[in-house]
This record gives sequence, C-alpha cells and structure tokens, in this order.
Amino acid sequence: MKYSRQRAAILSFLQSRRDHPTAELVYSSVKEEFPNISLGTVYRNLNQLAEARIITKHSFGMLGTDHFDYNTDPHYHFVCSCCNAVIDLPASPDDFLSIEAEAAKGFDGLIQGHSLYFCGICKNCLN
Amino acid sequence: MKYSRQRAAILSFLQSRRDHPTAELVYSSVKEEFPNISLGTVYRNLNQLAEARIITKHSFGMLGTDHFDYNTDPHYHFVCSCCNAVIDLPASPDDFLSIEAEAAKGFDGLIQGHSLYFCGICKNCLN
DNA sequence: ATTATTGCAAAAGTTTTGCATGCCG
DNA sequence: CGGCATGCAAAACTTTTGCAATAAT
Repeated sequence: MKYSRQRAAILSFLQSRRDHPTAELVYSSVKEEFPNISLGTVYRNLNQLAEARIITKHSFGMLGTDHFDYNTDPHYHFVCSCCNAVIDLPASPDDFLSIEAEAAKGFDGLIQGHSLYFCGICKNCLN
Repeated sequence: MKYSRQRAAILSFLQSRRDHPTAELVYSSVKEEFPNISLGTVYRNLNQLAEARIITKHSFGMLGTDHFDYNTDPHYHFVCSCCNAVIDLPASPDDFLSIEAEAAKGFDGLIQGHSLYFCGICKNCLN
C-alpha cells in the first residue's frame, strides 16, 4: 500500500474520534483539508484500510449506513434508537466466550464468527 | 389494515418457506400469480407486515439485502459465508438470557434489545 | 519510469415515494 | 362512496467503478 496524503488524513480523522463515523462524515471532515477529495476516494480508502485490518467496518441493521472504527480490538457496540449514536461497550468479548459454543449445539455447520450489538436509549437521551 | 390479494399472496409465500427470502425473491415468486405486481408494492407490504409484527425483517451486515421471516418467534440465524444461505439455529434465546445483563455492566444507558447472528460454513458447503 | 492513487462522473443496487387509478368495505 | 392499496415510474441513498490525470517511490 503506497502512501497518500488523503488516506493519511482519513486515518488520522478516524484516530481522533471515539465515535464511529460514516463515510459521509469522514468525507465532509477531510474535505476541509482537501477540498477536492471525492467521496469515491473516501470509500476506496476506508475499504482498503478495513481490508488491511487497520480499521473496522461495522454494519448495524437499524442504521442504513456503514460505520468505521479505528479501534480494531474486539469489542461490542450499543446503538441508541433515539439519537442513533454508536457507543463502545465496556464489557469485553471474554464475557461472551461461550456464545458460539452455545449456538453450535445441534447445528450441522461450522460456526466461525458472530455479530452482536445492543440497542436501547443512551444516557443523554434518557434525560 | 384493509385486505388485499397481493398482500395475502406475499404472506402466504413467506409462510410456505423456511428460508428467509429477500424482497426481490418474494417479488419474482408472487409475480407468477400476479404478473402486474410491482416491486414497490412488495416492499410496501413487507414493511407493513413487519410493522404489524406479523413478519420480521432481518439485516445481515455481510449481505447487502434485507431478508424476511414469517417466523416471529425469537430465534437466531446463521449466515453461510460461502453460499449466503440464512439458516435458523436450534439454540433458543433462553440460552443467551444473560447476554443483555452482561452488556449492561458498567454501561450508563438503557439496553432494550440486541441483534445477534452467526456466520461460517453451512453443512452443504462443507462437502 | 512505473505503479498506485486520485477526482470526476456515471453506474449499480436496494429501497422509498408521488401520483393517478383501482379495489375493498 | 370514501379510503386504503396498487402499478408505474421516478427519485433517494449508499456504495462501487471506469477512466484519464496526478502523485508517490
């Protein structure tokens, strides 16, 4: 992967945030430094970085759009059904170690992974 | 909700299948009985039925399209990363009762639900 | 110089919607 | 008759892609 200023800016923007921006948000932010950057470039780079496992791409059924995360440590998310915020949960995947073993009981295929997220009302929206 | 022959056909098609058809598949099947039915009508009815909790709409990040399920009993799914089949798992949600309690530990918001699915290789593709 | 990356624009894919017409109660 | 549902077509939205120009090594 060859260096590019655009990709560096995209990555540094993601690094600076603990929320989980969409491609559109990355685009409009990086656009301030690179007014000519195109949305296609943003998507290409986000996918490339995800492919290289430098970032992670998350899909949440309730939200139409993909969200990108600089934190590649395995962790789970909470989606607020009120404000749509995506928030990291403190619980560790170790707390859910048995989940795939449980699902494998009585199932003929090979389970290799799972996708889990939670939804509800975030602290802010509760007030 | 007023009766319509199209909606009845859509529902009866879903009832007849234990897999989890996409809107496109529902469309091309119901089209045999109603050659003039439009994709818009299919989407409107599927959403309406899901809204009324007669069917369920499922989104799987790895698959681009929504899948619809006549079975509204809570259950989990397995998605084959080889053939993209969506398969019901035998494990019951009761086996995962503690999942939301675990996630709530150290989290400030209100957890009201979760979304969980598994992926891997199905029996057929293993051969 | 070679190759990856960009910007632009067009296309692809899924889902939604406006509107005139038709069907249900 | 009154109102919900339909068919059609267009639009909305997110994401991908072809291609000529540009930037990186």
